[in-house]
Amino acid sequence: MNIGEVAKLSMVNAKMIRRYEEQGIIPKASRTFAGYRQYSEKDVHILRFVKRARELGFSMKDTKQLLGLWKNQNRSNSQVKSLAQKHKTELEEKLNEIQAMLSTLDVLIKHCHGDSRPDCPILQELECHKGRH
Amino acid sequence: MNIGEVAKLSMVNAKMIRRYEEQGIIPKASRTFAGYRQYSEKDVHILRFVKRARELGFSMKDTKQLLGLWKNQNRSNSQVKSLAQKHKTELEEKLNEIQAMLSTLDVLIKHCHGDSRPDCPILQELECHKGRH
DNA sequence: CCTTGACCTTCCCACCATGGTAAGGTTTAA
DNA sequence: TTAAACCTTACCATGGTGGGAAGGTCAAGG
Repeated sequence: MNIGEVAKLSMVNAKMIRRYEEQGIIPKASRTFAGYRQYSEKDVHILRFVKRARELGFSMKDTKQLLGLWKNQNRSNSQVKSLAQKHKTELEEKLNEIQAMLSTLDVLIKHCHGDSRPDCPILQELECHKGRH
Repeated sequence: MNIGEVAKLSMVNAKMIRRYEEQGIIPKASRTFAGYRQYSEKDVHILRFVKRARELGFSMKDTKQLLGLWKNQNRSNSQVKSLAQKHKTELEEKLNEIQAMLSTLDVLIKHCHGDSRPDCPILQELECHKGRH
């Protein structure tokens, strides 16, 4: 199977497949005499795993680790769980940051009339010279 | 005022100040004979504006626009409002993505015993061969 | 006068993840 | 034989931030 077909089957862009290989996340593909990468069903399986992990927001590094645990039959699932929990914590932090931004933005947008007047509460807040920050 | 002092006063890293200048977000600072950038109180004010906008998650590009509207006395505040609303929408999309990831992660983590057994629901989900995805 | 340390300058490289494009080789089908 | 659809590597871009090297400048103190 060429890279284009495995890309279709796994829904992972060919460019990303090459990059995953480059970064050691997936094993190096064997090559034809002409240099074309060759793949099997197993690789489709691996790439789908990668894709799913990435969709859940795991970093490349974490995904690499998860793959390692996946193929390691001697793993303990506590390792997987702690990786997932660490990631969850990071996501929650991001979530909080965004929520904080949104709540401020909400207030500002509500206070702004949005007409042609030049006085704008949003800019006044950003100006921030009343010691709010 | 040198860049170090304006950095302290505005809480914006000197490195970022140079970058903002490079990208045309803030005006080019005048220089001493030796080439040192010179700043005034006004620049501190501008940089605080930038900092606040960045803290609210506005991109460099948006921040540049906001600065333009800020110093333009002929602005209509509807322009500011629509910029803020566009940003709010983007933040909400990010928020939804993260929430979706978190809810899936939550389920997976709860189902995983986290002991030394090798069978792990998290990996099974990532493996994703049951046609869930 | 000279050194030392704290500043400043530019330049390049790193991260993370992805996408584009250019220049070239290969395979397949018409 | 040629055209298209594929493949290869290599470089550049994004967005935002940080590190560090190599070098110039300035003030204080011996």
